[in-house]
Amino acid sequence: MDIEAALKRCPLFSGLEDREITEIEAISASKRYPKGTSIFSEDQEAKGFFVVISGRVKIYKLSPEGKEQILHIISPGQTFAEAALFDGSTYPAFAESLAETRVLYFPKESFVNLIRKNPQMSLNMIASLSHWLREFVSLVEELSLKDVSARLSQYLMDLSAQSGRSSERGIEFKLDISKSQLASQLGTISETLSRALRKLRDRRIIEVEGKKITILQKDALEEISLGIPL
Amino acid sequence: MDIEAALKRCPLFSGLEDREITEIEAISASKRYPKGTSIFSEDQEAKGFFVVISGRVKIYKLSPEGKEQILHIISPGQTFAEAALFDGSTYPAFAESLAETRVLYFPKESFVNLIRKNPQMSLNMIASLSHWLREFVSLVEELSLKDVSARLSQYLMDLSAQSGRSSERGIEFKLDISKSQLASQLGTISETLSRALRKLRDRRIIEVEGKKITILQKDALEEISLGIPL
DNA sequence: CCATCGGTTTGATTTAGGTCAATTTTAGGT
DNA sequence: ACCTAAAATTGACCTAAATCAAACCGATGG
Repeated sequence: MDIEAALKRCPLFSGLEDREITEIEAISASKRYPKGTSIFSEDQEAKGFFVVISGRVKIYKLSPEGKEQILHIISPGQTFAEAALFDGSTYPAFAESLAETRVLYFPKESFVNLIRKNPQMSLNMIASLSHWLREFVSLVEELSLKDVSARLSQYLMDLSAQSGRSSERGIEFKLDISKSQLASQLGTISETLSRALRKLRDRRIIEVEGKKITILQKDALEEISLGIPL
Repeated sequence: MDIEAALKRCPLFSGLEDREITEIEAISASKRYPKGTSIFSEDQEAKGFFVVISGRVKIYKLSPEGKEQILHIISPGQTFAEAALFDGSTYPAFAESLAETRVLYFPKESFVNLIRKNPQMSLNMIASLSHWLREFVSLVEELSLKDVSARLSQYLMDLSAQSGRSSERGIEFKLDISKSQLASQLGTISETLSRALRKLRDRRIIEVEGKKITILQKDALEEISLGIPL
């Protein structure tokens, strides 16, 4: 994807004039990260924020024993670390590229100035932060109040809604990340995820072939995602 | 606390002129909730947001089986539900008064207009949302990566830092909520919290007398909060 | 074509923490 | 001060999920 296209479909910059987009592009720097590169670390000074142009970035926390909790996976057109610029002076988590990734980097100073001068961008930023907040509320809910099967089912429902195609057997789609990364996003480990997938498969609710998932019984999957016991 | 004082110490309105504060007060409505009253429910249409003048409000989620996860407890001078106005059309959680509570209520329409017209308020709002976001990151981290003892220890450390007074034995303070509410804030249940407190007491790290806590070994408590096993 | 190295699956076992039930303590209302 | 109801504690038990260990893919590069 080219830079201008990515900026234009980024919610943070929506509703802006072309000349404003150009101005924005001017204060940014393009950066490239090979797969598996650290973009920043927890507690590092937050000197800027990022827009993903291509590739994927995971934002995550680590426990002292090394267990990983993915907070979010950022796709092209999405921003990350913007909140770190406005509260505290450090990044609150780690960021690492999941694939070869291109980003635009906006240094704190010039970006904050931009926001100050541009009321539309302030409102976009408020909307974007509010959206993030709702996602986190939902993540907390899932981690605290739902079991692994329910979290997995919810994830499959969401993914099928956004990228599923219906076939003869049911709704079909591909997992967009590895299963161990998925485990870490669901707040569990690969072994447990593997067993949860197997349970769904044994009950003929889904089919699994590598990364390809077919949902055979959408209603059953939804019930499980709502916490009706397996 | 009187209304103007509460507004003035509310971060959302900081840096505003007195006449602006007056204007803000004009679009708000004062409401009163006896202890234990529902202020709004999850999925209810978000028609406005709130500033707490006096009392306390808990924001929480419920599982289908009725387990409660407190997301935040709001104290005087703090706002809540502001994000709901800018993303989606419903409240993402429940809100209930923990004590006799006075709030100012701002209808969505007029508040959004206010924000649009007032760049300083936009920036305050961005700061406030960013701050919430950081808190949620930390909540997710604790729920997913730390055990109950670590979460409890962290909570006690935080509370002692903001309201502790040092005595001969150690740092002394009072829990600001009931233990069952604390359990629900830590993502556990009262029985488990009770046992976690007992373990700390048995090891002479803290003393507990009702709501009064004395931290005897701050360093040990900190280690536990960081996840060094008990 | 084979060796290799993640990622994945499976089984056996352990454990933190939730559930259930009974008791004790505390706090608010009259 | 007393009575009741809610909150807190304790014990016995159970379960979901983590841990440990081993085997099993499937892609990648020599």
